Amino acid sequence: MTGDRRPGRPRSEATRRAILAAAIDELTERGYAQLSVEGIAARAGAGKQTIYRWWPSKADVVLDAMLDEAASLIAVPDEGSLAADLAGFLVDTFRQRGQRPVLVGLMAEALLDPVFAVQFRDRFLFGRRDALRTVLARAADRGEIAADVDPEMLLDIVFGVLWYRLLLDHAPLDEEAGRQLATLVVRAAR
Amino acid sequence: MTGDRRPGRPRSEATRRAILAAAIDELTERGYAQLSVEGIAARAGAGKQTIYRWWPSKADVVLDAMLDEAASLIAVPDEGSLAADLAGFLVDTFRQRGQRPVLVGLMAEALLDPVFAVQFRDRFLFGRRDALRTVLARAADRGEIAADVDPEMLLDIVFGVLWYRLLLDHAPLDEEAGRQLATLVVRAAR
Amino acid sequence: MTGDRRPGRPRSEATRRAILAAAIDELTERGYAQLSVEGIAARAGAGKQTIYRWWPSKADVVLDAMLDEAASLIAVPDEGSLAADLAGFLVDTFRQRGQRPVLVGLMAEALLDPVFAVQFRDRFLFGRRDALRTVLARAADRGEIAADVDPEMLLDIVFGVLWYRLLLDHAPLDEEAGRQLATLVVRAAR
Amino acid sequence: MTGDRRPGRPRSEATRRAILAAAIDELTERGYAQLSVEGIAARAGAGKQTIYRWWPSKADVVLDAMLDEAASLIAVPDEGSLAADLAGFLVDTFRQRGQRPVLVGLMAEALLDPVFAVQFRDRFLFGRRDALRTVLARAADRGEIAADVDPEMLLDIVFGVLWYRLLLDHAPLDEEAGRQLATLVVRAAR
DNA sequence: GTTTAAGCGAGACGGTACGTCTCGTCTTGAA
DNA sequence: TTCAAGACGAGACGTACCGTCTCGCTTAAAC
Repeated sequence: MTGDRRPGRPRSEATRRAILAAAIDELTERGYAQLSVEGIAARAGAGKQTIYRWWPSKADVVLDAMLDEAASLIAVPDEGSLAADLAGFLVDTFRQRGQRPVLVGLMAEALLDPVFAVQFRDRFLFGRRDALRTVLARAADRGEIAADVDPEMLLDIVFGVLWYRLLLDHAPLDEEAGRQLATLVVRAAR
Repeated sequence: MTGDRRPGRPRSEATRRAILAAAIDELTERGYAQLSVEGIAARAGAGKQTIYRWWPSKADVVLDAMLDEAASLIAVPDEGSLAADLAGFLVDTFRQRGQRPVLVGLMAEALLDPVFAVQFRDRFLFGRRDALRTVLARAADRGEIAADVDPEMLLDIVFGVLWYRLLLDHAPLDEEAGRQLATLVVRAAR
Repeated sequence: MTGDRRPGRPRSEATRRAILAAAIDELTERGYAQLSVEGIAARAGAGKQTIYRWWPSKADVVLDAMLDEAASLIAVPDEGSLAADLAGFLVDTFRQRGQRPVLVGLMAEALLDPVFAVQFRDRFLFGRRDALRTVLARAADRGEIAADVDPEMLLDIVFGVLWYRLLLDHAPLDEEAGRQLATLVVRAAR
Repeated sequence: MTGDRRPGRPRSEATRRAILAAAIDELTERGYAQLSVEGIAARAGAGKQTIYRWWPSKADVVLDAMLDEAASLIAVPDEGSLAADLAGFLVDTFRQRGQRPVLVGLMAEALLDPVFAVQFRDRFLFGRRDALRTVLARAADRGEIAADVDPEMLLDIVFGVLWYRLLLDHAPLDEEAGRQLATLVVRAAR
């Protein structure tokens, strides 16, 4: 029942991949601020129009590239206690190296472009958030979260600290920090 | 011994103020993404060179304009308990209306320009952070913070949630949120 | 038994006509400078490739459209005297209204594209030229043209003035002008 | 007495010359159809905006370059007879070598862009036309032109043949052609 | 009172990248 | 084999700003 073929030449999967790869390469080599649609197209051996045909801005290209790469990295730990699950989630998240420039660049773009901000939030940020919300829901079932505590605020604490350190780069985002934050959140939840 | 007047025409205070005012006006009218040195200069009736002579980038102009306006707003509450002080600080902070676009723009710039990031952090962010650190120090003296709790992590929780909500705009930054966060932080600190 | 049928789908006459009609329509509506193969194809409901398969450039399409329309308009007057024949030819030629934009556009293309220039000259310009050459030959037989006069130069005078006024649009191309020019050419020929 | 200095940095004469020279060079090397503002700017070592600041289109650049070069080439011969003056004018005009591509390109542009057409006609074509009109006026004073002959039509004959041969390139534009045309025009004028 | 040394407005300059446009080619499935 | 549809690489278009560079003119202290 997949006969909904559109007429005309179909989109080139090879070109799509070349563009996403070029975006990542340019980004890691020259940084987000120096990223340009022109540069991505040139490196990908593609025309600029081919990029504009499928993505509204360079940020959307980068976001797609990110999601393409890290498709299934959002693991939902389930080790029986909030403390263990949280520590696992944070340590796991912090372990991803080299992503800081990309994440920071995407956030900058989201701050400057409200249209992209929606994409960024819904397709990227809320994916991770949903994973952690599941963890909290299980903890609530186990009675580890007091009734008067809004789980959304707990989520904001976890991701707030994470992004705050990521953006400001004033304090480490390592396993030790992960464990420390997990401990505090468990206490705050009661 | 302030007689070390330099030769030549002195800097025009009127122009300085006109530029800062024009920056704020342009920003509120057209948003940070649409802000340009050219536009600020035109609105201020100033030459571009006059801006570049005194500020390295448009972000520095905006930062100066911010600091000029909100010079003395960082109050350090002292009401005898961490809960009261925290709630006071947060409610006071959240009360500032209309600042979101400016703050978001400055953060975006800081993420894209490492040189400006230092300015932003040291002259703006750390000012607020120091105020809250004082509050926490007093609470520690009163024994409201457990010995194994790193106050810096508590600071990151408070400012993390604050900035996370400010940047994502997915949840309110109102008095209720301030009280809720204060309660959780007090519990986390023990 | 003209069995020289080629295999495959035969060329669509309907499409051919639709393309020529679309070219004329686009041209009169938006002018030659705004003419594009893309636009012609879209208006004709044809694919771009169908145009490129049969015509090397948009100018060739327009030239074909012109020749298709004005197939048999080149009358060769024969009234017994050079003066009468010339006046007849010119008045007849000048009577064609609304052709200026098309002719001017074709000439512009010919000036920019040497390959098309050959088509334009041989298939269009020289057709008219041959007609007038016949008139002159008859006049020469009647002794109306001096032996030392090169008929080709007389042709260039007639078509030169015609095109010069057509292109520059600085003086009228009407019946009065036709008669005036005819008189001068007759005198020049002796 | 000419103290009407405008404020701001004055226009760079060196850059102006570099752009005009680059235009001529590009044109002779690659032809009018391949001429691009981008190419002129690159060869001149100038920014594109600098070109667009002073000329509305590439054709205006080329026209300026032409006029700059051939500033004073329009000689008005005066040898005592229409035949001699005309022959002189034509032979002189035809002698200019290598100008054909430039002239043809400018004419093509004029045909496609009505705004430029006015510039081309008034600043270039009518200059030459005025020169020849002077010649004809003197001939009329000497009685070499019949009263019923419109001198403007004689002008159109001369320039018509000239441009017709220039554009079509089907017959030579040499001294012999010049003399031949002069003879015919003299006879036509009576 | 002149000289010297900036600061100032204006605006031209060489650049970079933008997002759009059209070119001529290529690649589908249907006719 | 042609056709409509439409994606593709290429590259010029004209615009917006960037940060720098002259200009002539103030403005004030130093001489």
